[in-house]
Amino acid sequence: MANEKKMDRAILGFLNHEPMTGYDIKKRIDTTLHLFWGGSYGSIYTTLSTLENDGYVTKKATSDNKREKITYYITESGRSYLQTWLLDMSAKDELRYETLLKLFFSGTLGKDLTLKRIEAFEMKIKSELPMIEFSVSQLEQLEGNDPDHLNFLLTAKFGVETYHAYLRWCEGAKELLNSYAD
Amino acid sequence: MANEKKMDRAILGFLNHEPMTGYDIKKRIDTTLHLFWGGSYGSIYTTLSTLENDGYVTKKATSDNKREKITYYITESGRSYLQTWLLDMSAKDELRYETLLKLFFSGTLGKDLTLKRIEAFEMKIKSELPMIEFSVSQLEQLEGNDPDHLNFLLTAKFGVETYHAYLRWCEGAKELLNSYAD
DNA sequence: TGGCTCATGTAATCTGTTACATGATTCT
DNA sequence: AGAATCATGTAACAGATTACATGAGCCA
Repeated sequence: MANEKKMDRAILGFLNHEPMTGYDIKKRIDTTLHLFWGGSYGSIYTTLSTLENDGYVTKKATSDNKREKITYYITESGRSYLQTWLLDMSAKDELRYETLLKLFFSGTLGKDLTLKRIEAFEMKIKSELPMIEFSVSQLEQLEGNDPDHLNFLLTAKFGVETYHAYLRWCEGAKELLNSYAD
Repeated sequence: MANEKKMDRAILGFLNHEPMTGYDIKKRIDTTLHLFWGGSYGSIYTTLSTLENDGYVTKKATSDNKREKITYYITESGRSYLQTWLLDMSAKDELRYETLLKLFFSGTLGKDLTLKRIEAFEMKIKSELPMIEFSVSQLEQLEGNDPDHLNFLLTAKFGVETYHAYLRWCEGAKELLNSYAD
């Protein structure tokens, strides 16, 4: 019970790799985890404070040239906390697809609306797919010096595989809808 | 701003179809939406109270034989609130895959652990897939009297498509891992 | 000079979970 | 008789978002 939040682990996961500022962490989450994770500044900065109080990170004010920054470093205690979580095989995957929820309840509103929604979803997926495919190709070119690259690649491939599945579903869904006479 | 929660819409979506009790709604969510939505009793009963205060639902104590029940009915106002949401094409899909998050950060812990995690995920998916495939086949047999059936079928097919993608990814991931020498 | 991004943080509030509490009925 | 399920609800708290607040540096 109690500690079910995982923002702290996500942050420690990044800090385990290299020291970062809160701002960096936010950007990194948005670029590398956005397919399956999210986090706002509000949660990141407050979580960093908590982690510091718990002794899992330490901070240093680093004035990079002229700009003031606060860089966070993981401690040994933080590493072992992270590792305990990583060694635990259980995982709770939570999905909240508002798209699917609306689709589920839209039957009585007609096929046109359903079609429109599927097309909107399809467009969003198609617009995001190239970026994910690009990061896969980038990661494939890096030869595995860094033991993390392989795992980054695996998660990126997960994105590609699921996005392709979404598009196949869109195709099938449109066909099915069109096969019904109005 | 403010009203971003969607539990209320999910509930109204069901009540739009037929009057139900809170307990019924919980079960219905667990069986029909569990692939892309969730909700606890705590959220359902409190949301029902809020919906009643807002005039979107009314309740009646119906003593079904001997058991006391409270059945909720959607109002006209509730229908129009639901419809406004359904007609809005925007949708926020939020995913929190703890599996992927752990995978992403586990690179330094070795391939064995990564393999174990993928296998655990694969087993979970394989155990759930038959149920989804069964509901697709059930829905395909119902000829479209009810205009909702088609949309139920589409969401169920979404589940099948994504689950198959997960399994393909598992296969590819295992191969990739094994292709690397320890 | 004005707008954008960098950078950090807080307060209010929302949304939902978990655990608890209660008690009846049905099944075995 | 005992266990499981039906059925409703509340209180405490967890976890995160949004909006606000502030200010500096960079680019055009």
